Amino acid sequence: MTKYEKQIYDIVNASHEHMTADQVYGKLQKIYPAVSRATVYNNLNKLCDMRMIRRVSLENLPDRYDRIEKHDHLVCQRCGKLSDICFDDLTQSLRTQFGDNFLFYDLKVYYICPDCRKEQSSELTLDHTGSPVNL
Amino acid sequence: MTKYEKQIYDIVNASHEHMTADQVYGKLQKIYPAVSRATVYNNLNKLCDMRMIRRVSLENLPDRYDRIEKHDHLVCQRCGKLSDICFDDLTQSLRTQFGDNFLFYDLKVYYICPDCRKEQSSELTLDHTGSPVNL
DNA sequence: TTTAAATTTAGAATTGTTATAATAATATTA
DNA sequence: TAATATTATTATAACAATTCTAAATTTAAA
Repeated sequence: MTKYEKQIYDIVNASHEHMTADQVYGKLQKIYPAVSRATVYNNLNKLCDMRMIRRVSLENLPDRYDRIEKHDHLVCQRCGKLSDICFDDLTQSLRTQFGDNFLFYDLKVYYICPDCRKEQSSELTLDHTGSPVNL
Repeated sequence: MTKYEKQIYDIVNASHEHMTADQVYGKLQKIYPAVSRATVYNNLNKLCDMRMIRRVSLENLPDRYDRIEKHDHLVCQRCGKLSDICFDDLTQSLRTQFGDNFLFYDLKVYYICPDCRKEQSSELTLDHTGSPVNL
């Protein structure tokens, strides 16, 4: 394990904030100011391949990286904010249904986060053309 | 509803193949050869905003578009192939846990599809650098 | 040590998507 | 119906995230 690989692994695991590649790059720069972006992507990919970290992809947003420990995600439909939740483990049930082919699953629960709920009462949510949308 | 909007809606709904914007564009061109890519994106976004179709985002792959009817997805970890499945409906349970804040959920079950399983017995799975990976 | 292998770098290239501004089509009003 | 406003479409530029490339550097092996 190279120093970058180790450091990136630690950064992703230390923060429960589901960091983007760019945010990881930012943190890594504080330790190794000369590090290149490519190194961040290379190592994030490597760590994902090795199943040491986990990639979380969200619609229209850059990928995020997360510790591997099993947990589910709560996603705000309005601002995209991500939080961890632990819902019932479906593994047993899925394994029964899909047998050995089953690898793992990804459960995302969409909601409106408290902050967005507040704003919503005054402001309207706008769609991609700027027209109001009913949630 | 414009002719394009209607046609795109029909294309997405007719196929259970989870088409990319590009594939929708391809199909639409057969009917309206002069159509522009922007029209496809505009209308796909519009239909998503209106909740008439659903966007499915997958790691490292272009977004796909799908009929809205509730169902889950089986994703091949190796080739990314997507198929529909119907797992137990978690809505009740999630609503109990998250109350009115809950909107909807997205469940992806990762596995190795039959085709990839075959290849795997001979060939090795390669990671992003071309090195073999243990699944 | 010389050689080979792996890692990092900087920046160009690629991909999927969105923004823009002009044009065309459609709807609304007088 | 003509004049006007609204909306949709087009072509293309811009963009952001990520990957690719080829050279340089580091690490490991012989």
